[in-house]
Amino acid sequence: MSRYTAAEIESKWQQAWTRSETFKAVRDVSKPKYYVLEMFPYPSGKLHMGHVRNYTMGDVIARYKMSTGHNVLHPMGFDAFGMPAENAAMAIGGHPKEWTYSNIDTMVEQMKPLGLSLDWSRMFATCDPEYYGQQQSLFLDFLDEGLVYRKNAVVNWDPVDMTVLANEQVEGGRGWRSGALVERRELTQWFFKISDYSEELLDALETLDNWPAKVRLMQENWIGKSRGLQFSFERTDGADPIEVYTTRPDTLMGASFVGISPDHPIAKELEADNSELADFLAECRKGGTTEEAIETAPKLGYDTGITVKHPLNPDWELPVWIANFILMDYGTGAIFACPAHDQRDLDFCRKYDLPVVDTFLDLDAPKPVENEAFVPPKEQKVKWINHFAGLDEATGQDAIDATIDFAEKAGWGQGVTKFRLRDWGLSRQRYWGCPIPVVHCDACGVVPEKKENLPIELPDDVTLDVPGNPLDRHPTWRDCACPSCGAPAKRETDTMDTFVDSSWYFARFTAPRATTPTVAEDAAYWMNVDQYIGGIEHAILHLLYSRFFARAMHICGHLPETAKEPFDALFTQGMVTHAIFKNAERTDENGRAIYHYPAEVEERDGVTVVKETGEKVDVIPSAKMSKSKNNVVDPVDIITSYGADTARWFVLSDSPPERDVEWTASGAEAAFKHLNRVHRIATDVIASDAGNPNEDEALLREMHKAIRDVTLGVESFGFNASIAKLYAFTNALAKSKASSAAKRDATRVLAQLMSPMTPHLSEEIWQLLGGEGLIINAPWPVADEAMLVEASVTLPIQINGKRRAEISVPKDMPKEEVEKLVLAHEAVIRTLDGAQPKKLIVVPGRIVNVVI
RNA sequence: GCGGGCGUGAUGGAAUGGUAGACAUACCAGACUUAAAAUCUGUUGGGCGUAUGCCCGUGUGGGUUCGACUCCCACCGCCCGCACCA
Repeated sequence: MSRYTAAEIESKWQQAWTRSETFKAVRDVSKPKYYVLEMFPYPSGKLHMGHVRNYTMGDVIARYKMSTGHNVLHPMGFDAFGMPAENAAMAIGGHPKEWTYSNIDTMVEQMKPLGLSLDWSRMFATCDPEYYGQQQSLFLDFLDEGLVYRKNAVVNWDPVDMTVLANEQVEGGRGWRSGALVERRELTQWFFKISDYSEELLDALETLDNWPAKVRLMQENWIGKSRGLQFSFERTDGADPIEVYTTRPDTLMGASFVGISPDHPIAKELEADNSELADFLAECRKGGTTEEAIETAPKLGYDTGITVKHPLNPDWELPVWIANFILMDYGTGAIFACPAHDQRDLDFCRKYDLPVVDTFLDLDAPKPVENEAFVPPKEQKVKWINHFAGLDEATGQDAIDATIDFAEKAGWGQGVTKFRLRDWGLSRQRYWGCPIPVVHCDACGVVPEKKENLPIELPDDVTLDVPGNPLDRHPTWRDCACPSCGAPAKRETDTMDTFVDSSWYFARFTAPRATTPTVAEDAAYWMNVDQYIGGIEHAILHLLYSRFFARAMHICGHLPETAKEPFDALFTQGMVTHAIFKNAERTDENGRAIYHYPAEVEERDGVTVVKETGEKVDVIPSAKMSKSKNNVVDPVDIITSYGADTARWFVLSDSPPERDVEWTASGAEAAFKHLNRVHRIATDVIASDAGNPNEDEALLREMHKAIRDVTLGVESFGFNASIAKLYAFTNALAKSKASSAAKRDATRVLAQLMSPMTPHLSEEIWQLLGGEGLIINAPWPVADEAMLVEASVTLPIQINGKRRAEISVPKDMPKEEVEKLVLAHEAVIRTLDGAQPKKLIVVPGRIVNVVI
């Protein structure tokens, strides 16, 4: 009897697949195509368990689809531009390019032993000039179509390092290297006109039936369609009126003040000759640019001294305040505040002693607002106070509609639909990204580069030892001829947001070596991505940008109309986590917690301790794997000790795919034991003689149930359920007394059902048991409906909703007869004690409930 | 702050509104073994009871229903995103 030697088996079958080019995707109109894609990785240099889980899921789908007669495209690439490469160059020297490509080599070497069904011939990295050159070409096409433009936008500015900071580089409002307080600063930058597509991107969400509802909801909220009232407050000093936008015009009678953003033109105008105000605005401009930083900053206000007239009552004057929580990007950058029905406004008014006026009260508990704003759902009916349009009891929504209507008729306001979605700023003041292919010419202004000059390649001779963009300080790279007039000119040194790179890579995979961004026949054949798999952290930005890009590429003729929604189905998988072992008895010399590696601790009498010292350890379960917490499990180690099939089996087995899975040594061990067991069963089947000649119908039934349930699990991302079923089937097979021929057939089916998860072991068993060709090319088993039908069912009998007994009845026994049987049941008679049941509920084939 | 999600035995988790705890881990017991490992078999939500059995139990509190892990409301805790991280 041979033992299960994963390393041998896995390399043998990987070679077999490579030899026969099993996973090479070739256009073939005679077969239905299937495009499965996992979000491509950033080349950090180390494959982690999250990658293994992500790619294994995709691989299960890809292999299953191959077995069901599909022509599968399953590619892999690298999202290779970005800050970590620059950070590494700064920290350890070297060049981002070398760092990145060497990491890619390492990761490919780590990925290959997983036995993924990838078409490696299509691989590319976004930092390949062949890729980003095509991206520059797309940018120029977008420019032609008016999909890109320039405007001013705010960035994080480090006043000490004199450089732009990413949000990630701002820690607690300070620059991560200099420690200086971060300021907000305006720069001229490039923008994609994604906001023009707000309505379309919103409406099309409804067509994405195979996307998680939560992702669609998050995108819907992000796009943020709202209907509100736009109108102006006349200034008492006769200057230009202040235009505001509000989604709650119904609360106009509760207005307390008019608020404008610190970036509002009026604020900037007043700043010029008011040093106190200038100081206040400088204070407001401190801190990061994230919405979170702005929303959670302490509320600050400044009374401008300007007053405005209430539109419904010219005698009612409202003060104009500058408030730091008002965003210039949304609406008109000016609001009116209604503190009674908005907590933020209320806090502000209490702080600055501004009036609070109720406009409506709770029907059930009418009491004036004190320190908690009354903010009922818009659908809730409320009691109105002195409403100008005569409302008494009405919902907020009715009042909003009535107010808009009223304002439009009276002519002082207009109902307006607005979106929260802002245009996508793509300029980055960094080296390791795709250069924006434009030239700045003194005579011609901003001029697009000629397509024949693409790719505009990044220079290799740069240094990153000082802050700032090395392209700016390069001695010659900026110098070029103006594409328009030919005079000496300067290249743009900003590069593109890495989100641009990942917004069309899925389309590039359909023709990765083409000299145009895409090729019509390939795009038409392979698009759309039938199944896209990735982390929930990409629910909004990456997916929304990709949806926009697909539309923009369609406009420029690079994608067919049908690819405007590029991802037919989306699945968001959970993380792989691992316990953290934190020393409970001491910290390091700097007072920081000490984290122990899993190998350093053990359990003694139910307490986890450090092996060497016996110190107690706090176990924090299920935490994100992190280098600093010493809880990272390296897939390479697992593959070395157990094999890829074990790693694959485990990451699929213990949790539903959308949820986090905790990596445990015992779980990995269990997976390994199971694969050993299956291998043993297969070798035993061959070794045994004819054995018991009896057929085992129970085993056959179990097999057909397994076929049905495993298939269902694979098709619906219930991989954990598929695996549970495979355990059950394996148990049945191990216990079966069937003939060896019958067991051989069942074992072959077991190998097939396991093959998407454990492809190497399955190929091996298939070969051992005399299967023809490769298991990957064998058709997927089909369940025999006749074997799935049970003749009788067990009906639980509930009394008042609690299970008390059960009866076994023929599957299609009429209700009346079931009722008779139930009433005659000993437990029911005992409980009824002569009384009549109030009600008898029989759900055929399901349950019986006796209500007494 | 805003938006989204999650919460079930010792542990990971299963359960179209219909027997809560499938499957696995861990633990315990047994078989095999000189012994251990491996393997195989069995037990295991908590409590009461000799027992037929009874009571409690899906984060907390309410509600809808013949029946709620599942639907509704409120609360608590944890996680993800917030536009320059990828």
